[in-house]
Amino acid sequence: MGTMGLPGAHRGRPRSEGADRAILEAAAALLAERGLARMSIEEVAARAGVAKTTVYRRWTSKGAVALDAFVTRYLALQPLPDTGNLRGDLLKALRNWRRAVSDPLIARSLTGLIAEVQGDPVLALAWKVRVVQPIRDQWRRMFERALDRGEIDPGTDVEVAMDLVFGPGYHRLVHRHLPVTDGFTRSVVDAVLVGIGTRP
Amino acid sequence: MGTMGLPGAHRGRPRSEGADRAILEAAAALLAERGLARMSIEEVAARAGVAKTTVYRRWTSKGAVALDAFVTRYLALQPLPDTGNLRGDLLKALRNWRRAVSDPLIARSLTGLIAEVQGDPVLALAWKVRVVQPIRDQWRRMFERALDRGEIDPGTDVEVAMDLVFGPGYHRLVHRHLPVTDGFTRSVVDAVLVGIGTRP
DNA sequence: CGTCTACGATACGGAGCGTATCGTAATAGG
DNA sequence: CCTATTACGATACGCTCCGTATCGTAGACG
Repeated sequence: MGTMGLPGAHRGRPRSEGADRAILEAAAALLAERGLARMSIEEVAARAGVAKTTVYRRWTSKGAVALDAFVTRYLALQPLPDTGNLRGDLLKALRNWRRAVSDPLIARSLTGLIAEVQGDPVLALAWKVRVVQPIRDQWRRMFERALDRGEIDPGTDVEVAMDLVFGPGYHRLVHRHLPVTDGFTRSVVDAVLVGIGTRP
Repeated sequence: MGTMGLPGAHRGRPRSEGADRAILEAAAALLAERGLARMSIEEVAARAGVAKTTVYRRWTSKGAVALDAFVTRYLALQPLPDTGNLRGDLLKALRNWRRAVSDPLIARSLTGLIAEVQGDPVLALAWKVRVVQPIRDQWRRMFERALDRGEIDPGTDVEVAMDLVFGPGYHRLVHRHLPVTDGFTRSVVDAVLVGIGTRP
């Protein structure tokens, strides 16, 4: 993970960057196809055209590979919107997310990782740092801009507001009782904006 | 599960009801201690003082045993409130839930099962029927009573309202970014009631 | 006492994890 | 060119755990 950057620092055979990419691509594909629970490192290695030992030289566990394979793509699908007002930002952010998880491949990857995190404290920390915090930092920025504009009350609990906006979607994703549609995301945003007392 | 009820219908040695209880108790304990991912059927059998085959005679998978061991206790912790108004009902329901999942044993059991459901379609169906639907039926009843009382607009999308009230809590439980407190549940209820346009 | 079914004990095949070993390939420095 | 160093592929290994099969025994009924 991570190039060491300093050239000339190696003394032996250098690590194959092609192997890194091949492993991450294979992991991403298998994660999307079967979900993390049904994906094995041995499969990942085979599809990447690499020995299993080569995978374990770079990552410590199945979940770690899957996380690395997933994070970049997932975050790239959710850029920070800047529409000039809170409602526009939230709608855009939530619709980007809705579009992403409407792809069954992405949804399987995401729910599979969320599942693995529940029983693996080490992976849970990585998940928090690499996924939850970056995404919540973005969400928070949308609300902070709204505070600067005077759209919402300075006393608003932004963390609660974030959970109100994005919690229901994740809840539907994980419990699968109802689909996540644009109508749903719009209803959520409208209700929350009224609920926290937005003044446009 | 389930006694067949009809006496005299058996011709051989009857099933040990004590074994059923012992297995479910052992499963519940191990599920709470380690979480489903780190619990094994062999451990359950050993702690129940029963052969592994006896477990598989009654349940089809690890998740099925855990679900049975968990469902009754979990639902018993969440009776349907009836305070006479929507706000009181929602606060009571959400606080009962908060109290339940504040017990790390219950939280581990719950998140472990939610995790397992993500990768097991058979268990997912059982989870839906035995947990999600019963709980959502109760939540729905609270809103339907509110509709009868004229507290909320007849055009309200009750399914969305339910996800608005209970989604944020489950989201915090699964992603663990912030704790679920009574202050949190109260903020959520207040915001949602305003958001969906309640008239008390 | 014979029949029937559940039980405990045990063995088994298989998947998959993560580690260890070892000979070979690729690079840097002398 | 030669050697030290590191990564690689192939392979084997020990381990845990799953879910199934086998078999002799225990407990119920007629």
